[in-house]
Amino acid sequence: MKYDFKKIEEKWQSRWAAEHAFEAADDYSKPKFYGLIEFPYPSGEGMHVGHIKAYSGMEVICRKRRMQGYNVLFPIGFDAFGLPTENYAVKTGIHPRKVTDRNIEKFTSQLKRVGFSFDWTKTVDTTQEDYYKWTQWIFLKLFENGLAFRDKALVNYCPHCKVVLSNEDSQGGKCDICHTDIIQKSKDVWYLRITEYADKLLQGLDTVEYPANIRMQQENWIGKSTGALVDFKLTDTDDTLRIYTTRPDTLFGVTFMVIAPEHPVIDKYADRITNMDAVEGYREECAKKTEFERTQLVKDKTGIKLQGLSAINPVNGKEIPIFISDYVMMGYGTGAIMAVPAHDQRDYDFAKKFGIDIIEVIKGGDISVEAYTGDGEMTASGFLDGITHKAEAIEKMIAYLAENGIGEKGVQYKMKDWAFNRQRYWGEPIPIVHCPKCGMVPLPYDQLPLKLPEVENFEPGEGGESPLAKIESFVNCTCPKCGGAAKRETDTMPQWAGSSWYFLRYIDPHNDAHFADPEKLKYWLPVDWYNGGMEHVTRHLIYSRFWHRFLYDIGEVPTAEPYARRSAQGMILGANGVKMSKSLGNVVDPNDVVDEYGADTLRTYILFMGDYSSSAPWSESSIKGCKRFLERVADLSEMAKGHGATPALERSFHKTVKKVTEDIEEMKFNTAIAAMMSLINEIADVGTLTVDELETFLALLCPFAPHLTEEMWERSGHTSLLSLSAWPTYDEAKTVDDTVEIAIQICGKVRDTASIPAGADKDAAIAAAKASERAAAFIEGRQIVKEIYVPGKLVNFVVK
RNA sequence: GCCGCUGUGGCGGAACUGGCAGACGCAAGGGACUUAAAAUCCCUCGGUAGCAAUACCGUACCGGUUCGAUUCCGGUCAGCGGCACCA
Repeated sequence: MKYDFKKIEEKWQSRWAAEHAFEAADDYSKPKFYGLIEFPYPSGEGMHVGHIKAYSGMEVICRKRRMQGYNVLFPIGFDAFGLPTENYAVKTGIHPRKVTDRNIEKFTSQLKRVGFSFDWTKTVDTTQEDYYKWTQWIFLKLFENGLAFRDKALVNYCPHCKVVLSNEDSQGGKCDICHTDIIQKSKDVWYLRITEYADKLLQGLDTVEYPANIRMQQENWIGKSTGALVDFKLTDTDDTLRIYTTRPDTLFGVTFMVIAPEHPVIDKYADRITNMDAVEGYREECAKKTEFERTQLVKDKTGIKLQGLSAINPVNGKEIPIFISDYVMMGYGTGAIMAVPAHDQRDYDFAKKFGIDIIEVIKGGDISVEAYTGDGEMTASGFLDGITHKAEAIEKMIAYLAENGIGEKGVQYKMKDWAFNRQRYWGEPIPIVHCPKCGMVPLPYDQLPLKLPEVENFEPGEGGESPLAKIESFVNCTCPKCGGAAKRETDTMPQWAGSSWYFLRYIDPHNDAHFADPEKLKYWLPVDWYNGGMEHVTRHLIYSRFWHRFLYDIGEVPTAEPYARRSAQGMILGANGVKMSKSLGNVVDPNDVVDEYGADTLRTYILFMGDYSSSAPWSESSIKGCKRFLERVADLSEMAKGHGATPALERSFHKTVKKVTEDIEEMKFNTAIAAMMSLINEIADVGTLTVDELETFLALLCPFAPHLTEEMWERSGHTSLLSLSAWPTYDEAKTVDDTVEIAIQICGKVRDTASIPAGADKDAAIAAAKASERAAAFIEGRQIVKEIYVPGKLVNFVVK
């Protein structure tokens, strides 16, 4: 058959659409499969082949599931709120709505040309009113449950984007969008109390199937540590200073305390601190530094002693000095630490610089040189003396603290609450009204959606206020509670809001009464398999698990975890081995590839390139190999004469069906394709195959190259779609050969091979091996001291 | 600094649970067809020696366990990723 991919691809894409081939049915009698891919942000550049790779894996899995009889939901949508579109609007003056619609159209046409089996009737766009109505609805639920709150605090701020960023959006001290160094700024900010869910998010990981590296990254990000909270009495006051430590066992070694420069106790006792001028000077110095700078000065410890304020070590009554230093962060623990210079390197460095005592309480190191952080026998520690196990000492100390009311067991997380508002236009308005009498009042649910007003100018204000603040008709409103004059919240939600629940809306995207019908949620949830990028592991994947868990806790969704299984694809690098980017000019547009080689070749090549979860460079010449493969597949039509197939070829078919069936489940698409290539080579050698064999081959290849295989299926006499026919099965017994070739080894080195019956016993195998002349030459003159037989693999003679 | 992962031909990559390293594809070289080129088909293709049969070496490096190690263990080097003055 001549392989005219242009004609074939257009033909089948319209057939699939006309027959609604890939639309999920609400047929609860069938087993379901919900396959999800991370929906794209519709940027102006359009898609590149990396997007195609991200979707192709789940595409193959979903196509296979459909053929295996599952009711499959495989949706697509657009995560369209966000800064790039808004920045483009600021630059060009074109409304973000227009830009978004244009980009979505472009993305849609690109996706359709590749022939993905998405259910296009379920598409969502996070910027549509009937979508963000429900994003706002969830926000109100969070607010109602005390998980959304406003606080004045030091936050990450990007001076370039003029926007507050969450911790997740400023990883590495840089703005996630423009990579400018972020600064700390005191601002009134909306937070989502994700820290309250830290433990649930951690424990939930035990109930889902995530790759080890994703799990580890989430665990690191949540950053749970256990230890103790201890109260140190402030000298000559009734007040205490609370610290957090993971090493309560070293309490007897505490020789000073350090508090963060922002710690409130400083202002509280300002009148007692005799060197307040110097203290203020130091605080100002710290405030000027960016978070980045503050974490750079790792070695050089700075700080200043608080004169006139000291504390008492609660376990031995000793009076100890208090310092302020920026190596203690207000944002972690209590913003105050007990310093044990003998057993903590940072405290050690600080003590050396300021001439503070260093007391050893654990034997085993040399504290004249450096802090000792290893294990050892406790000493100079009162009731802990002699204990050699750290865990035991910690346990005893915590019991002592609790008994005497000076402390307790404590747990800390590195994860911080989610800074949730953005001073931008192109996002979901936060449905809250500020009333001078009633305070913060949520908009009643029946007033949702709170629509984004039209504005002339998308530029954020110099003072860092949202463009919405300038729209008086939007800002001025009446209080839903008392009816008095009030003002609306003018900040919008971050880009991550809409994507935190989109997989729920896919299930029932046109529902006006609810974000999705509970019956449908019950059938479709959880998402069975979610594929996406590693870059979202500590952002979207955490956020959406949080929202979902919250919705579960208030009875809105039937499962605690949204995704039963997660996988991640590797990047496609440019041909030069570096990340594809517009500025480097190494971006590959899928449309160009489809034009030149066809969608089937593009799909096959992307999955054949290498290990799905690893990065691999694009290769213009390698893609030709896949084109050749499909051309050889097209030739099979003429070869299928209905007779002449050999038993060996029949076995190869069973083996290949098994291999492809299993490999797809493990996302080993490259070896699945390699197995089909091998089979094609073998068929070409044999020169003929049966019609049944041809059709088996077409079914196996269908998820990868659906257009070509549909065409050949039709030419083989079928009127129904191959995409909806049955996945091939195999006979396990026919996947093994009658005879096997075993290796004959002498002392572990292969010297010859022999063919023996598959079920041969040890004696028969050894006899066959001994018959080998080549092997005999190596045994000659020596004695066989051991004979090893690994069934079906080898015989090994150990000679002396 | 802590945690995790990776290291295999010229290239992308295979190799079940410790059992014939290099499947499959690309590139390259040789040949056929062609006036020629493209396309297609056939052969070769880790290194060294050899006309060859074949032998020796070879999965980052050093060592160990084992009849046998790409695979397991210890150490070293290199690269990638996550966390990070986190108490």
